[in-house]
Amino acid sequence: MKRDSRLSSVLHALLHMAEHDGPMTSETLGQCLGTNPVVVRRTMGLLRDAGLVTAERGHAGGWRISADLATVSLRRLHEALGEPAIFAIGNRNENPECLVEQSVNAALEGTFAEAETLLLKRFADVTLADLAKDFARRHAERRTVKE
Amino acid sequence: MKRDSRLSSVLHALLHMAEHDGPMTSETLGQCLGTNPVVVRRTMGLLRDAGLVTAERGHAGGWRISADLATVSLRRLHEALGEPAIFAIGNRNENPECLVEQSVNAALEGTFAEAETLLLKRFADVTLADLAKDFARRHAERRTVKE
DNA sequence: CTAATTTGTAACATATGTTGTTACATGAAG
DNA sequence: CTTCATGTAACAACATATGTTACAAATTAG
Repeated sequence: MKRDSRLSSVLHALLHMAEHDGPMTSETLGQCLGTNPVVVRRTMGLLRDAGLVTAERGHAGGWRISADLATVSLRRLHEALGEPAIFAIGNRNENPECLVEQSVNAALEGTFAEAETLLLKRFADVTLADLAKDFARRHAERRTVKE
Repeated sequence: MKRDSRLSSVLHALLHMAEHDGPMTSETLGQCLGTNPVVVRRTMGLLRDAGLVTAERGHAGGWRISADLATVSLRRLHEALGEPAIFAIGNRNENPECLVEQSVNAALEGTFAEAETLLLKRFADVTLADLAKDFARRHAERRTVKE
């Protein structure tokens, strides 16, 4: 199963936008991410619908962050992307008549639900501001090593 | 992304085998699971390689559990299946040069690693014996309701 | 010994989902 | 009115899980 990398993508894009003055075009972001501008528009469009970014057309247009970095958590981005499935493992049959299969499903569902709850809780705790800070640290470290 | 349902499948199959005297054929298990006998052989073959079941060919042959139910945890089954990917969400690029992307990856990896650790810990705590017990409870309950 | 049964496995087909690409419409700025 | 940019539909490419067909190998019944 191919993994959904859109959360990773939008985080990468948003941080570049945060470091950049003025709007960034889908073309430029596509180069940052190593993908096609249309893919950028498709994905960023979901963030636009969620009110996290704005898009301007025409000359000097592009994408701009329209929310405070400290208020945009991974959780909120995950929601903006339509809450895609988190797990690559699931039940064979969601509504089985077989009692054996019901026991199996109950055990797996309970376990996965617990892990999902933890994950979403952690997602809620991490914001773009946190990532920007982490990036600044890495940036400073690399300069130190270079000099 | 289509979800891997093999863990669910083998649990279902193993519990039926546990409730059943003598070996069960791939044909019969396929009917229980609603799938093809070849799919059963392919998946059960992994459990055979892990020493959890044995297969006998020819007349009156089939699959038999060769381990104590209390020692077979979901974790062990997950391993027998080759430890397939747990998450349907991942990084776009696993080894980026871009420092921004490194920050993004680090944040996501840390979070997913924590959830994975919890999940595997829970997997280790649940055995086939537990599921068989849960099934027996559901079975008794249903009979009570019927009467 | 032969036929029937059952696993073992390769090869191919189907289904689903993610990502990439092409094409063109729409809107804004110079 | 030309250029630049987003918006979006339609289709292509690719990956992966599951399903199917075909046949070899082993075991047991008769």
